[in-house]
Amino acid sequence: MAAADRFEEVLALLRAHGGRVTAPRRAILRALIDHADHPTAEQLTADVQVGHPETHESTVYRFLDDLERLGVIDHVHLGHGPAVYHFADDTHHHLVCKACGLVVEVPERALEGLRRRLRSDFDFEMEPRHFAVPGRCRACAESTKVPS
Amino acid sequence: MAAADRFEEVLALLRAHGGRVTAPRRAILRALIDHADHPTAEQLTADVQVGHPETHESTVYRFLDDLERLGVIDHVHLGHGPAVYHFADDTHHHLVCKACGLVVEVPERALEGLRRRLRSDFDFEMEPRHFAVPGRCRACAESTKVPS
DNA sequence: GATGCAGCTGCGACCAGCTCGCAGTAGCGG
DNA sequence: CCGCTACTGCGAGCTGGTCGCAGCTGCATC
Repeated sequence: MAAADRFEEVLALLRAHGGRVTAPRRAILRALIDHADHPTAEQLTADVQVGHPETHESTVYRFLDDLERLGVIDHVHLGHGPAVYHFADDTHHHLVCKACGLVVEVPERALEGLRRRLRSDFDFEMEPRHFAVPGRCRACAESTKVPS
Repeated sequence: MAAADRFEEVLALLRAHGGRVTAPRRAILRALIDHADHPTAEQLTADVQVGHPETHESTVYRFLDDLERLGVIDHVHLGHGPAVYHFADDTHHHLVCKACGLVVEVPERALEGLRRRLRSDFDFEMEPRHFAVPGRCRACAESTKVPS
């Protein structure tokens, strides 16, 4: 989706739900769209504050919550630090190396088999979002044999 | 493994690594073993304080860290709240319902296919521990159609 | 069974990552 | 261009966990 389209689309959705389009919200949404990778709330706040220094972190958190409730974005916990945010239709998954922090993106279909199994055997609808798989990348797995 | 065996075994391992066996540590380990389900640090502290009211939460956290470094236990984040602890050889996985909080335990082999795939296609060694899969149990999935 | 010295402990202060209540500001439907 | 109400900046507060310190104690040694 083109960035400009997404920008207008989200604002329209926001208005359709009785929300208001304000300067801070435009800036936060812009920052979200401009971020290629997975930004934290703190990074987004910093980005927004470049142009709008008075923007408060709580405003960012509140708007991110709103967007999440609207189904526009999701947050993911990649490890022990802050959550990262990404658009909800960005359905890939994340493998996070516990040793070096490397994040590998995995397309959704890699988990199709697991999804089917959990549904049929455990009556459980796995949600593709909000999901990070910890482990070790090859380099780290080889350098730290059976850590513990 | 019999509870008494595990108790002595862990204490022996602790001593073998230069650690000391103290009254608080015995009590915390006992609480861990006695807990059938997945206790949080707070629950363990409360349990220990029944018999040893002076035990401080930081003592519990520090000992849990030590046990984790020794490979005896692991902690898992089941959701947004506190972490839960369990013995490292307890290799099942957890499905957590985002709506009602239900935790379903899944044997390790259910994820074998995924593990192989991540290893072969992504050079990534998934770690069976520290792993919770969010989603919805059948009841909640039916009552909340396409939430977002 | 006394001694010494790590390693452990209670304690309180501190930290990160959020969340909330408040009073003032400002979209936007009319 | 009015007024209702959503949103905002601000600072305090909350949860879950960490840290530095000074004193205590397990336990190896004698």
